[in-house]
Amino acid sequence: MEYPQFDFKDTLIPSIGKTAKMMGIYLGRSLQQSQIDLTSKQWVLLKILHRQDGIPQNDLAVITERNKASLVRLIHNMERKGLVTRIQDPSDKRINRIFLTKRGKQIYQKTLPTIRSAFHEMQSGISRDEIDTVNSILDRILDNIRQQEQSCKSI
Amino acid sequence: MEYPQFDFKDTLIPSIGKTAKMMGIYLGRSLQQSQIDLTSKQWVLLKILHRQDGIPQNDLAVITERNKASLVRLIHNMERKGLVTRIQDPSDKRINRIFLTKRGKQIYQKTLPTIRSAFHEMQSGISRDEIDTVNSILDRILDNIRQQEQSCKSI
DNA sequence: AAAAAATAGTTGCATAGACAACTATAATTT
DNA sequence: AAATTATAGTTGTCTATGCAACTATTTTTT
Repeated sequence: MEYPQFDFKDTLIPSIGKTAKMMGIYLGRSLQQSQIDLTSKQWVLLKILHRQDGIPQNDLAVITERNKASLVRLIHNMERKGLVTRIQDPSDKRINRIFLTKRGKQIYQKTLPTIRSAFHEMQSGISRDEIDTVNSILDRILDNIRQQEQSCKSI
Repeated sequence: MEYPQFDFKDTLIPSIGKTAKMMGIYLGRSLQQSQIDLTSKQWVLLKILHRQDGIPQNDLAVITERNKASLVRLIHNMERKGLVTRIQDPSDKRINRIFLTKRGKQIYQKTLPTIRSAFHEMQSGISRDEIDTVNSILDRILDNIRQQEQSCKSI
């Protein structure tokens, strides 16, 4: 099958990969500079748990579009730091529910000024409209990928 | 210092991180399915070397916005697979220049149909204008980050 | 009810990558 | 010319993560 000739500069892979990485690094460094011992990935989990405390481990993996094995280790590291706890669901013993500890909640609150400032700096000069535009295009790409993966599985 | 209240759904970190990761995974799987033993990161390096064969290792790190230590291992893995070679620059013995091997060139050519098709599928329904828009916004974010890092260093 | 399939989580193994500390070489200062 | 600084690359240590293979439950079939 033939596809239209397109130059790779017209594609998103290089720019999106770099930008995602640099945003993560910048966020992580900002946290370190504020004496907060958190990585950017750990922060994202805190953020999700802040809104949906006690959700099953597997749901966390789905939400973050992350392999469940990766999540096991991420949770494990956060547990060692005393940020979260795993509690087995009594009605379905396969499920671990993840809860923020008191310390986890405190630290999340403590991150907010740093996080706001970091986002403010990274997105300076970029309007809300532009952010919405980018988000909607990225969502369509994600949908395309999910659809492809789906159609692969059904073969 | 106070920053305007913005909700984190108005930010790019989650969507951009997921999308970048999923694009990389999809690309890697597409290559595997075509019996090509390459990761998406390795492919990006092949692509750069295809245009700029023999560039110094450090330049590769800068271009890919990657830590130079990470690049050492990436190059090392690609060397083990016989895709690239390191050759010390005789006029400046600090520099390693990275060259595609014959095999590396062949494999790069072999990837092109797979890569084109994968990009086509991921970006289906997305116009060139939209891609340009996203790229330009991402570039501005990268610039913001670079500027911040710069101003940190000078303190 | 017994067998099969699905689901949730875990572990081994691999790549990737950041950071810091280090070596070797080259360029700049003094 | 000697000392200092800057640059390029490497290695140790840690986090993160995908994949495959595995165990333990629960649900669905037969």
